[in-house]
Amino acid sequence: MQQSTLKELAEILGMSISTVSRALKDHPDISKTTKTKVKELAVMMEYEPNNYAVQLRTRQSNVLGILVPTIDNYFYDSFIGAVEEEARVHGYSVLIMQSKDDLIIENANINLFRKNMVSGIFASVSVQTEGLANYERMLSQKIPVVFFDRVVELKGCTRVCLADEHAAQIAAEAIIAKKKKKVLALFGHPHLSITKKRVSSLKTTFETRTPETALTIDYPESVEESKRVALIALTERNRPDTIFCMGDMILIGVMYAVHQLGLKVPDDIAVIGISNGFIPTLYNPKITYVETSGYKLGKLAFVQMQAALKLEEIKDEVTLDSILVEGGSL
Amino acid sequence: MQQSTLKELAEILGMSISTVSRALKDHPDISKTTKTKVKELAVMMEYEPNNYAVQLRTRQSNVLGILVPTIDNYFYDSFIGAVEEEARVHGYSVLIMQSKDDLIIENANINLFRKNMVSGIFASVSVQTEGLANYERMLSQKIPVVFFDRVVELKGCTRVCLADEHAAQIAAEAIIAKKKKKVLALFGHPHLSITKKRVSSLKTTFETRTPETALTIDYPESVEESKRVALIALTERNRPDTIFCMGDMILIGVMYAVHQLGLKVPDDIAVIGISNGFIPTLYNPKITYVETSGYKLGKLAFVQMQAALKLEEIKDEVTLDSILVEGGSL
DNA sequence: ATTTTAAGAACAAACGTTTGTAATACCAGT
DNA sequence: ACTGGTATTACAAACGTTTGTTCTTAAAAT
Repeated sequence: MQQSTLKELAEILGMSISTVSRALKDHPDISKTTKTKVKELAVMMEYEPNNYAVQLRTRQSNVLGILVPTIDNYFYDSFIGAVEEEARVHGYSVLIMQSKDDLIIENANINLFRKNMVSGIFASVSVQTEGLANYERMLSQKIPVVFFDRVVELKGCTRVCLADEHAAQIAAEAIIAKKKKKVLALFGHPHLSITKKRVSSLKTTFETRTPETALTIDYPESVEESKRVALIALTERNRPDTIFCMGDMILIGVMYAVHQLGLKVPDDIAVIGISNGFIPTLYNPKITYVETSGYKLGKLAFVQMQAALKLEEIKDEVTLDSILVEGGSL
Repeated sequence: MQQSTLKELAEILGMSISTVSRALKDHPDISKTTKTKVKELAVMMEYEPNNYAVQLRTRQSNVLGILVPTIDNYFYDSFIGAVEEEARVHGYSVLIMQSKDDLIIENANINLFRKNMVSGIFASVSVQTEGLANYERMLSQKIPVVFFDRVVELKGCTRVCLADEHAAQIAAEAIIAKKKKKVLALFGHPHLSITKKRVSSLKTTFETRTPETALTIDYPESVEESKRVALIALTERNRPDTIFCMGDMILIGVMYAVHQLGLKVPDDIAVIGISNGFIPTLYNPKITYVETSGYKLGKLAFVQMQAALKLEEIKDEVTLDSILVEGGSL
């Protein structure tokens, strides 16, 4: 399985194992000549430390865990991509797990993280998360947890999230700028903090700027539900002139409905979303959206993780600003 | 970090470590009464074996590696999802890596797999893969490799792939059935076996069934290139009446072009793809596609992996049939 | 009463590292 | 030549398991 070990190197060189070990890590106790000899042989024999032995000894693994609700989502993909990039550079590997929005699986996966002794985890919590016992357990074992996107308040860990209020506000302002007055706003799971923030921000913006706007809110929890809700709304006599979609899945559902009814965007119905930017471009015209970059969020989260790993003081919450990307749908 | 160890249990129970260890794994040498005592305490103290110690000792990890070109692709996502499901059930974890179609990263990741002593890996090779030295190295260390989708011939490992010829043939037949005569067929990287097979199958089907069909073939390697190629083709005086897209990325590029030119599908231009089924449904009308299920492929691949892990005789190649899913684009 | 057998449990080595401490060697200071 | 110091290197324990071997005990066979 493994090619060579410290012991083998030591035997060949006629030195002790500890000398070889220290030489390889440039320990000051070891003389220059020894170091070069050791290193040369190590390269020649393609020596690679046995991870498991190292981890058994040092009790830390250089593996970071990422827990996402699902992997088939461009936002999470790009988050993962960003973390992976950084991880590679800093000598970490990444263990990816999906919760599938199922509390059982989420907990099982957190335990897997524990068993694999990850050095830290990034988590976007499942919609069902209530008991945070598992996360607290990780913290008590000094494993830092960085929540991202769908965050949860737990002292001792950082929340990295999109500027949720800000994003919703931008969307509302864009809608106002187009003089739309009947808005259907579709959000995700209503008890997530990310949803609450966005809802309240959207509401507030309309109320303060254009109190006459008719705002209807719903919380479809899947593509199908989103389609159903949109179908109903769009076939009413007093149908909305704009639909706001909090995420890609909702947007997709809405567009299924729009296509099915043969409506023209934006003439018959205007659409605006919050998205990472991939899905909205597939439509014609492209959907106008408030950008929320999973990639940037990943980079940000990694910085926080590093701070936590180095036991530096950590921030409670970090947010990432959003911008409006104009398509032709509004 | 860890709550309890064998040693602790042994001390509390006044037994030796080996007895405790054996009791927990139902070794026949241990008496019933001892076993129950041990197991009860183990549950009480939430004993969990230290993975790293186990792996150091037994030299195997119960971790499976999956290497995909990229994670932000619905096909690979569903493949990963399927493998994960099976892995969970069978007590494995999954380590996911992306090659980003970069040979350097691919090799680095394979080495990470090695360092982490995965029990086996699933790999969809990077387009650049030429030197298979790294894979051979894994095999020589008795780590089974199952190639999937973008496979490569290497003796000693199984290839699990879509019925590539069959899929292309189905697409060709669908095009023929609609009496289309000027086909632009867009494929991916030309030197991949998956591409070669599909090209040749498509060609053959047309040649034998409708020799009069004008078939143009190109190999765009990205969304942008695909869009560019489509734009050029669609603005020619003698433009194609049908575009065949080998994958989602190509389809997306083509549709960008179609949208940009304001063409109507399927009246102005017919489109057919090969896809996992997500992207095609986003368009209006939905794109007709030949289904290639990443999910099913994942399940199939896992079965092969299990066989390899149990050192059963392995198959050289396993293929998965495809079906045509009618949208309104042809 | 003595030996054989088997069951049950303990001992101990090993996996490949890391790291605190002890040992060795060499040189300068007296 | 002897002590003290310093630069190297070796020794050894520990991390938590697994597993081959040995030990103990008691019942069965002679």
